[in-house]
Amino acid sequence: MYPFSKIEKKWQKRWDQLGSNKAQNFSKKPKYYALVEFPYPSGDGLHTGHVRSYTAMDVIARKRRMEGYNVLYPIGWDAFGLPTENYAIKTGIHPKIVTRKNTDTFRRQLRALGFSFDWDREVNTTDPDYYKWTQWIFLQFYKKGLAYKARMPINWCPSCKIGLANEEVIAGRCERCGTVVEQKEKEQWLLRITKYADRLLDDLNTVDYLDKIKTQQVNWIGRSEGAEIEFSIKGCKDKISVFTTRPDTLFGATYMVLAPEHKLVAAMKNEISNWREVKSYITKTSDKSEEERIAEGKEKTGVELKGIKAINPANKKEVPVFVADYVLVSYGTGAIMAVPAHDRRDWEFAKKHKLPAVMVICPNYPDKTCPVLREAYVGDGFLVGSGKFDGTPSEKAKWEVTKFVGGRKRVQYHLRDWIFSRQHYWGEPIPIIFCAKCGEVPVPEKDLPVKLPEVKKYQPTSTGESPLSSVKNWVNVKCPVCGGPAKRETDTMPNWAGSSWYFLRYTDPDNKKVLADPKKLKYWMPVDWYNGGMEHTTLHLLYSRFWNKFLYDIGVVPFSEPYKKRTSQGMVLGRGGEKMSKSKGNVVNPDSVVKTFGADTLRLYEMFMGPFDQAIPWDEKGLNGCSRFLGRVWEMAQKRVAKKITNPDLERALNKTVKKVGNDIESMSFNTAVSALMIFSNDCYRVETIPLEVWKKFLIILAPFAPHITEELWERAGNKKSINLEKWPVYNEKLLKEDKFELLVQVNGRLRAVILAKTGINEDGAKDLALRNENVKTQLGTRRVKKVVFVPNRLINFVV
RNA sequence: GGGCGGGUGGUGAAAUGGCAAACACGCAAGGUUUAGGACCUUGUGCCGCAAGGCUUGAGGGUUCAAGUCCCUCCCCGCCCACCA
Repeated sequence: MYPFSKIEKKWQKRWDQLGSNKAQNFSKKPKYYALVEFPYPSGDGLHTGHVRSYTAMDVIARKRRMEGYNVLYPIGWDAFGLPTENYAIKTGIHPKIVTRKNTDTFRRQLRALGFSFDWDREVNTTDPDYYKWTQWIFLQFYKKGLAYKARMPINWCPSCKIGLANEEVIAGRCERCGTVVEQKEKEQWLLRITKYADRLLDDLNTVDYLDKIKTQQVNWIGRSEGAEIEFSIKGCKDKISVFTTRPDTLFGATYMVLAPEHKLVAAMKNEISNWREVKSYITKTSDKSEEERIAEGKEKTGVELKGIKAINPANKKEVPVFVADYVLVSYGTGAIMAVPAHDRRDWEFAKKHKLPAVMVICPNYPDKTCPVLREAYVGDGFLVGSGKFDGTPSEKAKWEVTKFVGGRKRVQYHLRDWIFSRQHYWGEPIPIIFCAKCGEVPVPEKDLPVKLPEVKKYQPTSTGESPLSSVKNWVNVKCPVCGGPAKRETDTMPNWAGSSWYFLRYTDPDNKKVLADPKKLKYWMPVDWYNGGMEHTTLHLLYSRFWNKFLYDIGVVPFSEPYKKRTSQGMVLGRGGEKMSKSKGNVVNPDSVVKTFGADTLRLYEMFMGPFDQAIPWDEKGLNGCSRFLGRVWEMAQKRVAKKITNPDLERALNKTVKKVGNDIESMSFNTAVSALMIFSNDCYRVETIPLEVWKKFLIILAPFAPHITEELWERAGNKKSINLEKWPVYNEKLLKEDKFELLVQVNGRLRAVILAKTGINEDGAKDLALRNENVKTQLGTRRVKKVVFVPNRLINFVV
């Protein structure tokens, strides 16, 4: 063991004094903006998952500095949020105080790990100087009509007493507390993210994100092209409008379904002869929790609206109309045309309710016979039973049929507008005032920030009102327009607000006049490399791209896409491969690891433990190996390094290592990079003395992973300047070439001999060499060689 | 049901179509210590005394050569989920 504790403290202090991690605005060096997701400073302290992500980007940031870049690697606190508020409710301590305490802990822990953050650029989303600009951005959304209030059913968590965005509802439960979510009608602020859906989708082509991240965003946005078609109702002037991606199957529509919440259902009350039955079905479904709906699985329930008939506009046939909860009011038009023959869900429902399935798409060419249906046929084919469209390929028929019945093309997204209201204390107040005379009035920009008032109780109310509503002297204000009595909006923003633009603030964290100086934004943006958790792909990542695009549109930021490159780390799991959690008692505290093994060992281990993008269970035994490795490096540096000697073998090995480590860092194959460093140190271990120049380069390429020990050894090797100021070594392609290689000799693809041969040997030479080998001779025997496969500098294979 | 990852030793895992198991953990034996989660050496996929044979979830195929490419299937993880 080496004195890691002393060394790590010494260098952390020294780096602060030197200011070596500070990013320089407008430096002539090329800029590099490396970003990690800023943590939510929870009371539990830093998690090993943070360490994994932050170490990875720290390795990259440190390498970039050595490559001559002016690096911005910032950190801050995403500090608004429920756990802090809940803690405040329980203890009565102000969230502000709790946040300060937690950020202090996080800061101490992050510093102890030697991350090369620029601590001068710390941001905190709960700082009024910061959230002033979060509110300012909201006002810009408002001015452009992209923030609007609507009364709508929202996902309501009865335990947290908060409205949730769709993204925050997981399998019908609250993402945070796991309580079953209810539907509740409420006035809500929404952001019109759907207006940006196409650009959020299309611009994915311009960025370098991992494919799985792109795919997830594409699926989440869920763009689908289809048609909107109207069905008239017999004896009634109302029409039922449906959205379908398969207008080509219109002739096969044998019934219709309305969502239970569809407005027409109640509107047609008087015409529905079995209204009582229908009403009871609707009540039953609205009482049903999402969970129950899922538990019922594929069992599709529904009730026919007796007395109501719709007309299929394609063939003018009368079709029955149902209400069924397998149709969602929130997607498309809230109503569907049902084509049992060509839709699995409709097939099931039809089977249960004994409704006819009429095949209108035949998979075979028009002249062939169609197969008998045993299940819905959802593929393409040719139209049959569709009047004049018979024989038309289904893809082509889509728009022809649409036109024929007077429908129109329509694009539908899975993405919904972003519900932006929360009924909580610990968030940014939404800067809107309601005046009896003037209506909705935005807070004038000069009055920002709208600061959170001091309150005694943080408890949310069961009526769904924010705790802010009880702070009378805060709520009651003069209308900024008419000066008359008015009231503030008491809802706050969701915890995703502050994190939707924080990367912009890092470029200019103290600016009092604008959210960031345009020149600084121009210099630093876009983020060159952003690493974070896969779980933020459809939330934070999409939201922040949306905000950035909006700010680009109003001329505040210079680039439409905020992040050039996005990668993701795998989760660090507990010992058995389970998620780390307090309740399971398998949480690893980085503090204790740093105390026992040192920060460098922890950093190295988190990089070595497995492929970076995969989830890996924690294993403290693995720490031993990394600790041992650094211990050996320490020993060797103290005793075995000498000036003025050379060792060509080691030099060649070093060259190889420089290349491998460099490439592996770029591809985030940190585990194999560390293994290459270990292999080289093993090579060194085998020789008596190690040339100083070779050793120095080794220290440099190890430094991004283990910055403290390498810095100390660097100093002990007689260097006056920090190792951070060294250049990343260049490998010599010539030196990589070896003059000999192991020629593999195969007979019928099976390895029979390994012969040392000269690099560059030709086929004849290799053949000669191989045929002289005894084992090869025996294997070949008297058999005739049919074919020889020769791979230069690798193998020769005799096929007999 | 859909999407995305995976399946290789006792464990974490490596492997541009070209020696499967690098590196590390663990284990075993020996050494050195004996306050050690210390250190060093050697060994370590399976069968076999050996020569040799077998081995990357299962089965087929392409190829001189397959963990890697193609087809059929099974299993596991994560995310989404009645999205018309």
